Amino acid sequence: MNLKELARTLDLSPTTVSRALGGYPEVNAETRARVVDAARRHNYRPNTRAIQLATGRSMAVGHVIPIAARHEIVNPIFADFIAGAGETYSRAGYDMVMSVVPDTDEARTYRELKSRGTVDGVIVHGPTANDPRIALLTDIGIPFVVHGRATGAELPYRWIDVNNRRAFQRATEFLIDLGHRRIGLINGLEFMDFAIRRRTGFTAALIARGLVPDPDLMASEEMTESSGYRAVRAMLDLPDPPTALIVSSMISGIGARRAAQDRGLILGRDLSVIIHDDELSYLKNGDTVPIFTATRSSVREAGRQAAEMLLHLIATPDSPPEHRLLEAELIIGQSTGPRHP
Amino acid sequence: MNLKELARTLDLSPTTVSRALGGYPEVNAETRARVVDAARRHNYRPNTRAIQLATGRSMAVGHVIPIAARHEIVNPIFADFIAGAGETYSRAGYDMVMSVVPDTDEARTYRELKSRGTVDGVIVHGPTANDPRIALLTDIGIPFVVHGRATGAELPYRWIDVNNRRAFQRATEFLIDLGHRRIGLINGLEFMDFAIRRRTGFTAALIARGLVPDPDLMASEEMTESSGYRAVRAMLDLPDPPTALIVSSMISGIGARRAAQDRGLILGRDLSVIIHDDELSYLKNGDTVPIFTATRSSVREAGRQAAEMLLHLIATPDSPPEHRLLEAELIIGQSTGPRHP
DNA sequence: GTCGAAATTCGAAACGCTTTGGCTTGGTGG
DNA sequence: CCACCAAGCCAAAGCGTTTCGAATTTCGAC
Repeated sequence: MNLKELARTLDLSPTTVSRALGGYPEVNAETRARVVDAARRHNYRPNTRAIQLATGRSMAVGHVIPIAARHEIVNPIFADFIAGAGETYSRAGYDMVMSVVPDTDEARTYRELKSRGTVDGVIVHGPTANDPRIALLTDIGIPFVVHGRATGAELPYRWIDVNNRRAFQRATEFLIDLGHRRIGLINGLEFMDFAIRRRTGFTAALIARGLVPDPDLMASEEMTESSGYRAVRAMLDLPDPPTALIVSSMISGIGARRAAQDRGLILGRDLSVIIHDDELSYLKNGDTVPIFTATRSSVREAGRQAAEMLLHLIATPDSPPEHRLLEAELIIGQSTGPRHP
Repeated sequence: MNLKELARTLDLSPTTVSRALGGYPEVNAETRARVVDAARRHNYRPNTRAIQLATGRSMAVGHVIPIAARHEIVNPIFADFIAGAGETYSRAGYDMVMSVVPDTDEARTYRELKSRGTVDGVIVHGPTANDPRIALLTDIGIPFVVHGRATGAELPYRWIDVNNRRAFQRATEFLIDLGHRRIGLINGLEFMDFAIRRRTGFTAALIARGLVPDPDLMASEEMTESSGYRAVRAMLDLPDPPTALIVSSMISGIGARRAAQDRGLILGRDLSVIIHDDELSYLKNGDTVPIFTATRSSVREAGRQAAEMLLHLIATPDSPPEHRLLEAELIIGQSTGPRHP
């Protein structure tokens, strides 16, 4: 059932039917009622492609997922972010189109997205320091919102981010207040912007309290269970091992726990651990009482908000660049405690 | 730059240009070379929407992600499956469109996908027993491939699945061979088809070896860390606790490990654990030596193959229903060992 | 040379919608 | 009674492709 057919059954012109459905004023109230009713009865849905062709807008948003050629890792926060963003899109009648591409092809993908008119805007995932995509997308002219920030970016851009620096600074202070002096950082890969900020917060807190950051106590790796395990094991093997750790993700935290266990250490007593908790739906940090003490911020909520920002940007393209900085909570779980004598 | 413009600069008709680019035979080789060259130089990409309108095919595939109203869980295997499928789509020039919808709205979503012409086919995720979507999609007439199977479905349909029954049967036999007699099953929710099959394999193995399945040793819950933890704790508290466990996912397995640790049990010595490992990129079961003994099958590969099957189905709609059953490997890690005396 | 088939190329319709500009109709004010 | 206006409706022109059917050119054969 298409517009023309529907119009014919109503004995109206396609024009009028289109207007009635589109909510335009110049159509008789009674006529509109008839049209709306018929549309519902016949289960009429305008063909998206046709609308897109006619209006030039595609009513779709793109998410480009770069797959690094070297380490083929899909970002674990991805599913939840998408779930959040998807809710917003559905409500607004937008489609979400996903492109999984080798990171070497990313530029070409964005260009195609634009020249083929596939999407009206994109969300940029996992920004690095000086992320080239910001200049690229600005150049191409696709509206975009970044999930995270890109230290060093010259151009203005829209972003939503967690205050990673502050979160890690607070976490570090919290451990210092508990008496810890040897604190390790198990960070993500430090070309990622969020990891840079976390380290900054971490060292800032140490220095502010008169402690000296020790390179041996700072690891920077992929956030997997195994690398968390390895990094922590290595630190525990040091002559002067840490008594507390800040770990960049729930998953590495689990690896850290395994390493501690291997050494017969009990979390919260022999070794304090704070993780960052993205509130992933399938990897909750405990349900009633948190397993780990954590800096917490919902990535799903970030997805929701990022999508809102993008839709708003698409609707009013020359609104001033908007930023949102979400604060993480520090929640106290069972994995931290005062320094063991 | 669109077709018409390109045609004008070449002093050809849009028809000829279209044909030249489309690889149709009835165009002079030299002309074609000119056209192709110009297209590349001007960076011409045909507008997807227009193609779709003209041809009726949308060159897009849909993935509908139901968000259960009750437990808002995004399937953790989702990201990796998508990554696999996405690779296939990219290569074939297909877009992937994702809809995140409350599971109560799923039917409406599929209907819209069809009536608006958004996609040429869909992948069905997470089938349950007697999954209503199979009848629905058959009725609507959208080509689809199911990731998993739906016990009890009347109609023929395409699917790709892991041999869950066999995998769990083998895992159980393996434990029995190690001398275990009290074996627990920490399963996923048993309205999910895969969970049903796993349980079947589990009990079949017990019975075949003359053991009696004990309801107290069979848990069925969401596959989260916390529920794995709770379930295992409960089992360990039994008067006659299990000496071995089969756990439906890496994540619940981690919860199981925590429960064991709480009781001072060492995996592989005091308690044997086998998990099912989907080879999630961000949650690898160890890198060199596996952490857990596991039944292993790559969900990413499943994604790749599911996408292939769907594209094939779209291309030749009345090919006979195809099925693929992937066998899981049993890999031996450090979490299993002979029954402790 | 001429003819006809084969090789190329083109015009125009179609896909399903939006939107511009115009056409009716009925009512209002002078 | 007429000019004018607003309200309501419609015809037709796009949007950027594909594709059918026809037109043109080329070329070998007669």
